[in-house]
Amino acid sequence: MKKRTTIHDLAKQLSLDSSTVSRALRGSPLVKQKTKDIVNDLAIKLNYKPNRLASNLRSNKSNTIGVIVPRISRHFFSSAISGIEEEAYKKGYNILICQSQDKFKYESKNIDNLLHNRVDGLIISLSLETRDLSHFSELFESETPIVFFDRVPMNALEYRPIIKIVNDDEAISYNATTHLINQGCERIAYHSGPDSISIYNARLKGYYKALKKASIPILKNMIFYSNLMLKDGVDFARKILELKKLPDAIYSANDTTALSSMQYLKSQGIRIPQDIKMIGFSDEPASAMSDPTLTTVDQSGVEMGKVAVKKITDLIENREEMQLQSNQIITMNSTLIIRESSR
Amino acid sequence: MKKRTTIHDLAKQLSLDSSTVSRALRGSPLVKQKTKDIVNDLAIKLNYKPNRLASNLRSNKSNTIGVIVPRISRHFFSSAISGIEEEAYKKGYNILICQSQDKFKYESKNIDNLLHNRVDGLIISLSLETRDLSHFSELFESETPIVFFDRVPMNALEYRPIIKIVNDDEAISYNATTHLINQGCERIAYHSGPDSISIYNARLKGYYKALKKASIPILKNMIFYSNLMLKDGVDFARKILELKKLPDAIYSANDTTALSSMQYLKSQGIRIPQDIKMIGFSDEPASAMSDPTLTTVDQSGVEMGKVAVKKITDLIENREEMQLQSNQIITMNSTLIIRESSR
DNA sequence: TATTAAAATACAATCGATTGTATTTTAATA
DNA sequence: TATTAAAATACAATCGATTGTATTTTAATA
Repeated sequence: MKKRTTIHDLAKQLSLDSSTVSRALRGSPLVKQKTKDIVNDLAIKLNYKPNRLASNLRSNKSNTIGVIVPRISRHFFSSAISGIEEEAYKKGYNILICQSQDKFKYESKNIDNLLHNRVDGLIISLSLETRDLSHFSELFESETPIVFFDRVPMNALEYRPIIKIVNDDEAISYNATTHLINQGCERIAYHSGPDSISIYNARLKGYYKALKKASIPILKNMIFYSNLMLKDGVDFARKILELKKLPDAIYSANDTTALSSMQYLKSQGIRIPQDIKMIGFSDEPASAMSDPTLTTVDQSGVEMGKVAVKKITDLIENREEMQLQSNQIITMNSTLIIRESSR
Repeated sequence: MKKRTTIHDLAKQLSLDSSTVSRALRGSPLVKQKTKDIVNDLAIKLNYKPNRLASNLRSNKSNTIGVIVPRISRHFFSSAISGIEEEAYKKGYNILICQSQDKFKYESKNIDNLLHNRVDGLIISLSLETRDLSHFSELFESETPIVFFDRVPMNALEYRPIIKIVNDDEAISYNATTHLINQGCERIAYHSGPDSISIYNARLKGYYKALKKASIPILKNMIFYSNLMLKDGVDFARKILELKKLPDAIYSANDTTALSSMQYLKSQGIRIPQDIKMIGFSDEPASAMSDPTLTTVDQSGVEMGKVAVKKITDLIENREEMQLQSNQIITMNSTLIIRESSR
């Protein structure tokens, strides 16, 4: 590896001290303009690039934001990461991305690893298995700012201020269900994720509320729980077909299962939306490509990612003032995208 | 921020020198077992975590691999990143992920940024706009190992050894086309990406070869070029419908356009696969959900990502020997997934 | 021209770990 | 017990940048 130009090389060539060069490069008012000019000129000439490792060590700032998501390749998360990357790049931060694979164990390890790397802040969406925050204790102690998004802790954390960025899950879920009711549906089956997870809990609540508002009785045998994987959609559809009386609509808490349910139902001769109307959640690319195209909720992961970075950098850069604030919950607006499957 | 335990804290408490503590923690044979034990015990007790910034600075290794992809949220790339993350985590490396947004300008900036951060190696898939490697010159000079994957430079780089990981694009493209021919197709339209990009170039070649092999004349008006965005699929389908004689098959160089073409064709009353058979490329999740389901090529981005990390860490850790080797091209096997759209 | 304040620069310590080498301790041998 | 080699530990420098403070230079004023 070729030796890179350092601040000392510049200093020597210009018969200056490295401290003056350092200040000159960062535009400090303590340095004369003329000196700044000659330093900058030489820096460009010798292609000087500050060594981040060194400056980070000295300033005790890693200039890095840790990001933990369940799975990078899931569309919502890769969109969020995309937004995070864009915004972090703009603000001059690097991001360190880890995936928990929806396992509590990996999530713990990831947190540990990010602590090791002295990240300035953490943006995280919790794993399916996460029910408490015991594995955050060290992170809390180190006072690293944390922003939770999408899958956030269900309870407020009294002992330290925290930022949560969530979707308006309950409200949009209410809208989605109401949309089905407006289409004349009365028997609306619901496929939920684990209700220990904030988002699924909220979506379920919205569903309940809409039924209640419309005075439609809530039938417990129309509500199913799973981890919302592809095959769960098929299982769910099978169970639906075993019901004495078929539902006239199915609402699933994600698109993956909505689509796999749809596919199975179609294979069994059920017509969508004529026999059963369907709604999913998240607006996966596949949902615009299915036949019929799937009504769903656009969550805008990109935007959520950007907001998460804005918040975490606020926390990092104005630590004092921000820390004084109490828990903060930011709610993003999502949109119901009405497509063929519910018309 | 609470002060973290350092190697000096341990040293002081044990009346040892920091150098001995450092060696003890890393299991150096220069330190007595008993000393190692008491050091490790205290390290656990005080929850010591080595400061990576400091050790990286000293050892002049960032322990970080830079990753540049066109877009994080594209399924193939998020899968690749997922594989990269998994393997890098196993090997104790961090990854710094950037997206070029398929722009040459951003790709340059990303390279610059990663250089700043002194990454130990770079894994990259080139942007659509990248036609030469002029923006790599500094990286080459710094002798940072590089692994290209998927979209790789078209020409061998004589002046330095480089690893490329590619799909068997040409071969699988040949197979895909032959599959259509075997299904009785003779007029196979092809929707290509820019042929300045390695993968599209190779896929086109495979298509040509298969036609030649079957003595089917190559009709230039059946071949279209675009950037393969969603709307390009619609444009392509429109042009297809304007042809005096319709093709009996369409082969698209990615799934996104294959699916949007399919959707448009269906909306115009064309039956798939009865009137026109279709094949895409990449096995996006949507392709298993469309109606008909789309025949496509499974590229296994996850596996490619893992291999990329294995290769880059080989380069980083055995720099000398590896540098002696000449250019290396690793070809991954992909699979043709035959679904309804081509039967 | 001498004095003084302000501006510019240099000095020195530091961030936390690592590493070559010097020194001390321990164990082995005469 | 004295000598010597080996083992264990301490010392000191270093990675490259940053920052508080001391020193020098420059400019302003008497």
